[in-house]
Amino acid sequence: MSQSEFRSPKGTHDKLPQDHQYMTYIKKAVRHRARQAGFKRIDPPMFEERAVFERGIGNHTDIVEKELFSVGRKGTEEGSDAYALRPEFTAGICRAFIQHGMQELPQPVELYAIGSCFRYDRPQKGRYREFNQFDFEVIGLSDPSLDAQLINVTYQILKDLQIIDRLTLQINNIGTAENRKEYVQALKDYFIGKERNLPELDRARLQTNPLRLLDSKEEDTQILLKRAPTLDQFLSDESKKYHATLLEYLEALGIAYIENPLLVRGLDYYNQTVFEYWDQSTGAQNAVGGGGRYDSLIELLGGKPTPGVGFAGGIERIMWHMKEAGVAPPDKDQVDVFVAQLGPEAKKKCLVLVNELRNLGFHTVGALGEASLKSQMRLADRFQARYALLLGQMEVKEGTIILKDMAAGKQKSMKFEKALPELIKLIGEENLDTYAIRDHLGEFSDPGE
RNA sequence: GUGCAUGUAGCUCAAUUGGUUAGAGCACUGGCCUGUGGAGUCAGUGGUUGCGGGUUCAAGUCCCGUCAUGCACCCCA
Repeated sequence: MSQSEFRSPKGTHDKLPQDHQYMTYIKKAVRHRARQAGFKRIDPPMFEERAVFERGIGNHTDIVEKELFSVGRKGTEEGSDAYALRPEFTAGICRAFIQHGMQELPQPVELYAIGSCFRYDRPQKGRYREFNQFDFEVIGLSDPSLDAQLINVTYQILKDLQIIDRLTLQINNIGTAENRKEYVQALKDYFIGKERNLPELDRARLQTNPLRLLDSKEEDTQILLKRAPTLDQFLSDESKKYHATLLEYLEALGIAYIENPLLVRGLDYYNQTVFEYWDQSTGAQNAVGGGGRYDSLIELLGGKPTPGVGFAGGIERIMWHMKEAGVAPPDKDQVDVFVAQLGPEAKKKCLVLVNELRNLGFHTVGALGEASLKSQMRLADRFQARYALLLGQMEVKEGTIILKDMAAGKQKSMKFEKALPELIKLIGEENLDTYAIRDHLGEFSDPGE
């Protein structure tokens, strides 16, 4: 282990170059599918007034009670815990929806976000204090077809990333807040006199978070639950119909799902549809993403009653699955040309050459130090450069340059001016990396990512 | 917040159960090869054994504390 004085704080990670290959690949898939479906990007601030989360997520959830990172400034009016780092996107996006009068836009409003979220928590596998999410929200209308479309977008993304086979889509309908209130009461009534048979942990849970009993890992609890009332007994006909219609739509879209009557969500604002993508082998602990409908949230935050449905995916968890599945994102940092030089004249000429190469869109690395040609070539090898250009005193004198194909190990000498056109031919114009600038043919190229 | 496990070189790991100066592979730098990478070979750089205390003639090894990391619980993406 490194003995440096400082290290990244608990639960945070440096996103190293090799991680960014995955990150950019995932973000690209998200953006691509989002644009196809008409979603617009929004970036709410990384911190909000505490109350946005407290009211939105629910005061007595763990996320708000103990996982919120406070920010602020001691001694000022706001105080040191006036704000909190966002633990998720939904509450902030809904706040923005209200603040910017988005109910005036054509409904539903489709928004997506990508970025870090923060929860003060003991880190473990797939759970970090700073983590990245992508998030979709469809606000303004309530209809099973919108739920189905949202699920479809997320489904396509996970398919693009080649990990959908490792996951199962779990889906349930948890009715309205009133339905759940009645149900929770019934559940509590059922357990009266049975507390003694409940494990200690679940006895506490019965008081604080009764719905969580449903997915308890305790065997004794699960046995007791077999005769307990179930949530769907308390759903209105309307909810049942909504759910049935959604399932029909999913089938029409060819999306495989598993109905899971025990699926509940931790956040208070959900109603009706809830869904999660679970790891096929390990189950809920490693949920890659989840979402659901939140028809009362906007009103809770002070807006006009406006329904919504959303999804959040955990990028680190997706990354983990991709690595497990052996999905390798393309390396966009590939070095096309390595420029080696010997002697002061050559060095000067190479400095200009490197600049030209880069402007043309070649990924170019130049060894402009004083190192021997040998060590320069070793560098070219380490960079896995496809081609190397060699310019020494002799070449400068003759007006030539050596072009070497690194993989083939073959090289040829040519007129200095011939080198660029030759390289363009070898790499292929379409592979040159230019960004919305006039390229050498005077045409606009696609910025890509 | 609770429990269990683990901390030795940049990385992966050794060190005969407490015994000389803590080793190896990979990586890095250089030589063999005066202007040409990958393979081979030889050499070199790199350590307060996480930190602090204790037991002992003697601690990388045992004990206590602390910090960090990993995993599980709680909870969640």
